[in-house]
Amino acid sequence: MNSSTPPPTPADGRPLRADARQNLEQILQVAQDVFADLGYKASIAEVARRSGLGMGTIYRHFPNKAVLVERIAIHVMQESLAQVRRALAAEPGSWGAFTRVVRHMVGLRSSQLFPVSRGRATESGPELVAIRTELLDALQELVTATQRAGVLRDDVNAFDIVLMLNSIPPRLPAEPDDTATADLADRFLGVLLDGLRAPGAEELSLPGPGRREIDQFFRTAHGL
Amino acid sequence: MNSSTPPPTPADGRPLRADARQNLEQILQVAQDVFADLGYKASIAEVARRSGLGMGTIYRHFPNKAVLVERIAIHVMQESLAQVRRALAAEPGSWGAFTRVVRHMVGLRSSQLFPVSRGRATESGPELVAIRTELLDALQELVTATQRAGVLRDDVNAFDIVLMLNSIPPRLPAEPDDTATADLADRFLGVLLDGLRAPGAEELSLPGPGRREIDQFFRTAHGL
Amino acid sequence: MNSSTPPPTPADGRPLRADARQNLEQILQVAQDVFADLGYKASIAEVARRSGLGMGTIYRHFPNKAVLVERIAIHVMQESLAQVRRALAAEPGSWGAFTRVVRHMVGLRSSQLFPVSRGRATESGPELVAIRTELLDALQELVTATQRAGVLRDDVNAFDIVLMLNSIPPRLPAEPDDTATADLADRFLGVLLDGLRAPGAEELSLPGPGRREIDQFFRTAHGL
Amino acid sequence: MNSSTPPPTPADGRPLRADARQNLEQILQVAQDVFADLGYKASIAEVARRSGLGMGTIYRHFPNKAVLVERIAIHVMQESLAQVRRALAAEPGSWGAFTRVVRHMVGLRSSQLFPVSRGRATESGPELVAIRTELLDALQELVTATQRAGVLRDDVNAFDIVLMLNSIPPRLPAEPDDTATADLADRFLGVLLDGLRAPGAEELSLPGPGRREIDQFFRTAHGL
DNA sequence: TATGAATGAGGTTTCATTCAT
DNA sequence: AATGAATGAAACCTCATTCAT
Repeated sequence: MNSSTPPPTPADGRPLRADARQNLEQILQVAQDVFADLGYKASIAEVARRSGLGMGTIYRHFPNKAVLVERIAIHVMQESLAQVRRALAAEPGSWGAFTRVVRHMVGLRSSQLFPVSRGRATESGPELVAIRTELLDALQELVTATQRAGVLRDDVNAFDIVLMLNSIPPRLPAEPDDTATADLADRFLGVLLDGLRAPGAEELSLPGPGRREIDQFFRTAHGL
Repeated sequence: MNSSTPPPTPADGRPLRADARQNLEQILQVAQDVFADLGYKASIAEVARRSGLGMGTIYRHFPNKAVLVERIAIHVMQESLAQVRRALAAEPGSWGAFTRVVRHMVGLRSSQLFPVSRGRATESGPELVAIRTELLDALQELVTATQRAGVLRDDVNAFDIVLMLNSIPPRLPAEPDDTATADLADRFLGVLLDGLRAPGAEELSLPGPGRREIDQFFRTAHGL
Repeated sequence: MNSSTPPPTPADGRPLRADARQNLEQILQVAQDVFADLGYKASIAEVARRSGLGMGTIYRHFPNKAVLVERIAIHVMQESLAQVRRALAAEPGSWGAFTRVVRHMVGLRSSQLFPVSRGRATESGPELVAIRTELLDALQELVTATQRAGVLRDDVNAFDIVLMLNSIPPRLPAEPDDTATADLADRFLGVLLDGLRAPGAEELSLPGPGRREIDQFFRTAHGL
Repeated sequence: MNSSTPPPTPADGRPLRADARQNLEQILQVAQDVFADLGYKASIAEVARRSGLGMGTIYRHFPNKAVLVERIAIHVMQESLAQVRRALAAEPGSWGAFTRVVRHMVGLRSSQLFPVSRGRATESGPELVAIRTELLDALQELVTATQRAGVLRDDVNAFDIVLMLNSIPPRLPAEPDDTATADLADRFLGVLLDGLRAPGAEELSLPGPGRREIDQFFRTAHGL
């Protein structure tokens, strides 16, 4: 599915050298982990250290930290979008398809990354805005289909879902091999999914956020 | 209602001067707001500014930022504990009592504050450990009572609840007076509560965290 | 004459503490020297070192390096303006008054500081723009008066003068106590002054820069 | 016209390959422009970009930035020297010959480049020292001849001239096609030349720098 | 030989904390 | 006891220089 994603290239359009390409991909991978572990405040130096590269190399690929974070966000959303599309194509409306998508998105677990710079307005680049819109639209399609099938409660929308998923802490264990607490997030998700089944018992206070609220939300950068 | 809470005192046990006492309470209040608004990265200078005090005054009361955060946590937990105790005394087992407690805890909304220094081990002071234990114990009592009454799903425990509540983002609107997105958190909570009703449909993967996991979790300071 | 200059104060208008006030003045003084010696590229750390202060102290008084440079420029221009006004009041038109002003301005010798960030547009703050305009106007008055008296060549204007003075290197000796080369700048100035006497022999190519050219010049920050 | 200049060769004396030779010349040309435009702080990457070469190629020809700058200085001085020699051969002593030389040197306008690393001692290579001496000697010859002819003031010497010419800002316009301010430098030069005519009116303070002062000046690298 | 990717020291800036007033 | 000025470590980012391709 990634074959359609063009490889990252420098501004002038020429393809990167093989090793540089590899480095870029490693940086993205490592940075995603680092930010998921330490939060956005993690230093670039830490990313450099974990990837065995110099800081300068990171800055060669990304003009600044914000852009790096944005690239990760875009990357994650692309993967999520692909997943949603697959679900829509395969079995739209089924509870199984819905939960698979949701679990996948949680699994990407860079979610926690996205309370990026709370309180400070961050300009989102056009590419991020675009993929975000696409993802929300596709997800809303899935939500609607699942609601029509009568298995998802009617009073939530795609944005509610995104908000909830983003709130699930990515990874709990203190020590990497601690399996006991590793899947607390999974328990959380289970409860949440039950709460999402139709029909809901609790009455949700508001009619649900519309596009305007969503845009406003993203504009002031709690995340995504 | 706080008559049971002992007045804050300096280390050597003498009671504070009246104005100092007032300052301390104001700092706690303001800092709670500031951290909820700006996140833990908010500067002490900002707390000083908003409280109209000098930074020195803050440091007179709290040896460092971490301690200040801890005091807030303790303060929040004390209030939560009081609420839980009240619920236990009044009508243990009722769904209404349970939801009231839960809504109150979310309302304190300094929750988000507590992924304090993710990844870095933070020593919790004995007072925090004590109140945390007390709160978890009382909450577990409430959970058990509510489960016995058959209205709360059986496969969750107090720690699951705390984890979930802590994950709900405190306040969403971009602009202070924006009511449209203000209560997304409330929608989130509604869904969550529905998911917590008995009986759950989703099977939760693990037996639920025990005291050992809980301690381990807190020791590495994702929060609280 | 400086009694009219208000003391630098923090944003909220309260006067600075005595020691802070002293520090601020010392920073301005030292920074002026440092930039004159090393150019604009001199590091803030160097300014801190020479003034025996921490870097943070500098940043407490000036939000960033550009602002510090601008403050110095303003300061220098204020002093120059005072000098020009004095000359205008005392004996407008006399060659002696004119040269005194010129020598004074060269003596301030932060001139060299002002090819600040060549090629990069730097926004000048309103205060700088204001004093710059005032200075140029007053200087033009002096130029005109001196020209009317028939001792200054007719085909130059205030901006020409400023440009020339700014070009004189501030201080030549390598070693502080080297008096031999110390006053090469003075020789330069002497030649320049002779070139400025009426009537000029060389025909100057252009009609002389107007306000439009001047503004354009400053906008693209060769200096001042 | 450069037939007297030996072709640049690598350290071991072999002649360069044709393309390498071309590259070297292009680098010198481009670098001279770049430094004149952006100042010494211009990055090597910028030189590489403008010349369409890789940074590595530049470093193949010049071990470091300082050497590149030095080569430019040498190059400029060679051209100036040729000009001076021509003037001496054709019509020594005439004001026209003198001004032609002066205008030519200003026209090379890499002058501004040469306050290279102010305050920092820069070792000048032997080749630079040699050409500098040659140039100063030839220029002094011209100065003396012109003074003997009675048209150049007696109290200046070649070094004064160099210092003055080096101080004229190379190019003023903000935008490349702005002709209005383009020739302010020319006005400056006109005034300067008038100041240099015999006899001077202003008395120049010092006897004029001797060889010792000159060497000292250059040793501490204000320039050239 | 030419390229441009990688490096890392050094500069600017922020902020928790200390301490003179 | 309160204040806020000073400190300096640590973050971000740039760029001269090296080196694998």
